[in-house]
Amino acid sequence: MKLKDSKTEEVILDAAKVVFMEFGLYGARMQQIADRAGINKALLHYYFRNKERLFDRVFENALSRYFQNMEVLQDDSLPIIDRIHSYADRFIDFLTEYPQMAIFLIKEVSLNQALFEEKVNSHIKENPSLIAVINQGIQRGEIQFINAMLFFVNLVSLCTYPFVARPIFKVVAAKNDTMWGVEQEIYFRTSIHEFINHKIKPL
Amino acid sequence: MKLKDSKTEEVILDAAKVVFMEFGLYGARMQQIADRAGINKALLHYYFRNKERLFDRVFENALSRYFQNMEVLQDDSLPIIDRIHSYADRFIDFLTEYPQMAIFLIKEVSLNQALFEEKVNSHIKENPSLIAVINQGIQRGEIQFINAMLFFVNLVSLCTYPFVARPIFKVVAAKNDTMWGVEQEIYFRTSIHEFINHKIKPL
DNA sequence: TCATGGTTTAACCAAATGGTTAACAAAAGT
DNA sequence: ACTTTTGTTAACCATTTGGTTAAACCATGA
Repeated sequence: MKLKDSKTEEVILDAAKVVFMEFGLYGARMQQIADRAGINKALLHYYFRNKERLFDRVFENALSRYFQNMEVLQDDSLPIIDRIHSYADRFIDFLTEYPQMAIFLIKEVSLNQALFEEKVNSHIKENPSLIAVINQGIQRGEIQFINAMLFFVNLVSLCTYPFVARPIFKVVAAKNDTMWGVEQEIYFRTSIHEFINHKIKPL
Repeated sequence: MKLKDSKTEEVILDAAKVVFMEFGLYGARMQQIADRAGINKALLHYYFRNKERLFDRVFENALSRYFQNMEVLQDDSLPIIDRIHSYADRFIDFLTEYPQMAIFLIKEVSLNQALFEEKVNSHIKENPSLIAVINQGIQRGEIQFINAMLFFVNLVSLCTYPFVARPIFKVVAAKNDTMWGVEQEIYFRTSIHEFINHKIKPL
């Protein structure tokens, strides 16, 4: 009795990802997901029981991808400064590929904090946080003394918010006869690496 | 036939603000708003016809408050550098008072971009954008040559994202035995002023 | 006092929506 | 071949939800 290893589940998850990302847990409609997956609505329930469970899977996947970016912080073959630069780059790559991810996570976390807290714990246990790595770097003298939490918040803000608020920035840019998009990406990245160096390079 | 100048409208708007901010246009329930306002559901429709119109009022108010922070940029009695510092401070004050505002605006903008674009136009016409002011400062030699749009994006990111992602940062901070909240606020502000100086002060 | 018109409510309605059921189709096992 | 399990669907159900209606309430002015 071999499981069919069905691709339907994949198809559903893909469709659900798109719809949940755009409309969130409340805004998304099961019918909409079924339509996008090209299947009957009842099949959604066959595979995932109910909306919340389906959402849970999508959310868990997203969170997984999110934390995957932190792996590079563990790479002991690199100096800590390089790891941080690399982390920022991966983060930006990730958000470039999934621009709606950040706002999706934030929306859902703000609506259901308890769920997130529980889920994030397991991920954090597996991955050392940037904060721990920074403090380690300070102790080793590889980077100058800074408030690690604050640096972390600043860095993540610089990387993430442009994607979160892209719809707003696009309008503002247009009003100022400027562009905001791929054209600017290289400058955007550079500005973040500059920020890192400015903040953490030993004097 | 004097209009009662009813406070009911105010009460409804206050309740709607809270509920819409938390749950968004789709997630909010009219019943929930009515309950919070302590009135019958039908009264909502009596005053605001339907959900969208009510939401529209709340959204417009929020946008208004948001753009109000830009007024200081017009203050010709101040050097441009000071105006930018002041702008950042006002922005942070504003978000401290209404922490959910940023995510609310982003959520709704990303869901209904057309509406936002139309609405934002009128506001932008009345207020000079930070970008225009920066370029003016460059021309006058008050600040060094920079990419104004990029600086704007970076600055707004630094100010806003910590509020947007507060639920996430709180969890991360806790896991690292650090605090993230009012205790850190003064350092947070300082880091942003530092960023401004680092980026725009003439060499 | 009572007529008028704005304000408020309880009861109701139609549509949307998450979820279920029962039947059918397709594989897999024997 | 045929039985059992898995996959899929159309039709249906119960609840939720935005919105309506008709009646009641209440202040005000004649």
